[in-house]
Amino acid sequence: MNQTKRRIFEKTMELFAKKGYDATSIEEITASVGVAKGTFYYHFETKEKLFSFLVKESVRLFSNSTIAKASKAKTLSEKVKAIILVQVKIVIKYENFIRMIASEMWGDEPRNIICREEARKYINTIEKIIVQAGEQEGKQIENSKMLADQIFGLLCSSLMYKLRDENEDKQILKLEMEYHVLKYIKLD
Amino acid sequence: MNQTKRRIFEKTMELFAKKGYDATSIEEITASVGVAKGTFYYHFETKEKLFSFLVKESVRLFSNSTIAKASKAKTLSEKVKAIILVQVKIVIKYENFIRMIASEMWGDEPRNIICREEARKYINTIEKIIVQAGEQEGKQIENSKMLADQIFGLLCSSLMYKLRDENEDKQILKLEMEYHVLKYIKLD
Amino acid sequence: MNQTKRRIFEKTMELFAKKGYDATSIEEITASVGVAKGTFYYHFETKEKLFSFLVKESVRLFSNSTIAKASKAKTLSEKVKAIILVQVKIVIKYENFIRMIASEMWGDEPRNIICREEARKYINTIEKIIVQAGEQEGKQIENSKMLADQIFGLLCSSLMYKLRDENEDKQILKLEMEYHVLKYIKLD
Amino acid sequence: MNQTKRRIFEKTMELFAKKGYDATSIEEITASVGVAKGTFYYHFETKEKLFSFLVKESVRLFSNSTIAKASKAKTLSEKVKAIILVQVKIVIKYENFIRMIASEMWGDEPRNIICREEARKYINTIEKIIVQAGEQEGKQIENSKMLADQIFGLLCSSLMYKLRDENEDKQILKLEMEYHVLKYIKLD
DNA sequence: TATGAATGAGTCTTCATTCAT
DNA sequence: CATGAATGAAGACTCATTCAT
Repeated sequence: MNQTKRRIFEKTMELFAKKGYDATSIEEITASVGVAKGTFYYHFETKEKLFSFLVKESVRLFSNSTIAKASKAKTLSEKVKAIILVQVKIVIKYENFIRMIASEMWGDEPRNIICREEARKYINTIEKIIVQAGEQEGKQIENSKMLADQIFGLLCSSLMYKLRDENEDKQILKLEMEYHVLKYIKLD
Repeated sequence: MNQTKRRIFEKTMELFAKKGYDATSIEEITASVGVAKGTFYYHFETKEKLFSFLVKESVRLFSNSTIAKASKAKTLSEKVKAIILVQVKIVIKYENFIRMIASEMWGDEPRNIICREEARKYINTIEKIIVQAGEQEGKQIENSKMLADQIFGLLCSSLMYKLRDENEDKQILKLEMEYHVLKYIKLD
Repeated sequence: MNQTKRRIFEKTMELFAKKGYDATSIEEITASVGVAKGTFYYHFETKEKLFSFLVKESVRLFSNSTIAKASKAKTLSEKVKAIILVQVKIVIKYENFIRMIASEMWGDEPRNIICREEARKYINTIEKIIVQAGEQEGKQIENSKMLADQIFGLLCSSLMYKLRDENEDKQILKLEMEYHVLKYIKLD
Repeated sequence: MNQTKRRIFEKTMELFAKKGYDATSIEEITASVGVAKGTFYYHFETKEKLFSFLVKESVRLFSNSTIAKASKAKTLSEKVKAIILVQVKIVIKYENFIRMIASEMWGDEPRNIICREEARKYINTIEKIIVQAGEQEGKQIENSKMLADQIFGLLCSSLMYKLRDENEDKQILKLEMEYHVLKYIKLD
């Protein structure tokens, strides 16, 4: 990826996260990068394809982080805690982008379908980690699906929490979130 | 509200829920109701105002249901359970509409701001119920904010859960959700 | 003309004068009269026809005033002065309506053509008065056309004058206008 | 300004002048230039902004002509005559455009306000020339405001004059106008 | 590799007018 | 007499996309 392409890529990511897919025009992207409109189409096929690519890349990144952290933890219980902490960190770091995925996850456009698929795949990844960890301990996790979905719910409630206290210190926010997560979400 | 207005109103609600705000054009609404485009504007001021009205009315409905159910429960613990069950029912019944609110909650358009405000007001309502119930039992709920936010997270995870098993029997879904809710979300 | 029709008629005149033809909608007219939209069309054929009728009626009124005042004056010189004073008074009293005619005098719509015709007829009337008065004194007015047109120009400059000093006392304005008219516009 | 932009610009000016602002649609402009509708918006922000730009540019042009001609004349009296002659020439050359400004000078839309402001500024410019010329001759012009407004009135009456005799030879018209101007508008 | 002029389908909205009651 | 629901043509404007250079 050359210099220009990379800059368009990053600015697009930033703008999609800040303003959403529809509200971000190619015009605005190229203008704020400082290139001509045609340059966008020289490097990328369509707006929608770039969006999908962006989402896939990001989810792959999130997946990798989650897998890496979980693999370092030893017990089932610690793996779940580790997974939760990664989610909290992702929300803190990629807040706007996560919001945008949440927005674009519904509807019939190709990009909506891709968002749903990627979210599913991501949750399935988490589920698999938990199931495998359980098996290693000789436990069979009955409701692993629900547990994984609930981690997604946690992500949403964190977004909501941040929405209320937008000006609060991020560090405190993080600690509080960890606290409430570990308190309310428990394994058997 | 006359016959035509009601039909436009309901079709709009349906399409907004199914396809989202942006993807639903006035053209499509009126065409599928079988009236002329101008008829929409005879009955409603703008697309955006109708959207906001729709959201406010629905949230008011949800609020009333929640308050009603909670007031019938006696102990703090039962109130929380009741609230949770209402959320589950709302998600089952108004799934698409809730999704749409979740989608439109981000961004800077007037309708986005209204969605945020209504969501906040709704969560605050839930928080108040819990705090007051606690006071009546002489308990002071420390983290009522988090609890309320988490109920919102529950809503999101339910949406996600449904997303996965779209074809499953609703009744089973409901029971399972109740089960996992009552299992994982606990009071002190 | 019954009560309702008369009220629509007058409100239309008022709104046309205040906001112009295009900026005044049937909706606004009927709403501010307090009747249903259909009532307008029960009493009047179209917006454009009512406009034309309004213009014709008003110009007839202005014509009559001018003729009446001029007929009371005896000499040619006094007739001209009288005519000028009537114009000044008309501008003061029907300022907005005159402005609207001036606005609608150009273009190809039927109403534009009628405005031009009426303005022409009005100026011709003034010209005739002057010519006849001249004949009675045995004078032949060479440039009566120009003189008449210039009285129209006076009207415009009065509008312009008022535009600048919109807040000034009307009485002073009137005196000043008379002063400058009698000073600069002179007969042979 | 490239070829296409220039052609749109000129066609717009022509159509605005001939048919007025409201009666000229973007559709008509682009169709008669032979480009797509979007091309208009590629080159110009909005219909209203182009209108305002057109008016400002034109008035600037008129102002410059007036100032240039007046500066060449030496005495107060000759400056006034020169100014009048410039107005006559402007009316002959830009007749339709002047009419359009006169039409759009009333009302509350942004473009109406700009028309008023530009007209005011223009008349003020004329006033200043006269006052300064007076001072150089040691005369204090009492009613310079009126004189300036009256030059505007002259412009209107010229328009009216042309309206009547649309088919007459322009040269004759010009001479007649000069004649009546110099005869009726006099300095102390 | 990059440009930017040009496109045209699509969107919301307005409004004079009609007509059944 | 009066209503008001319904119409549909028309208008301004947006924007992803194409393409010749």
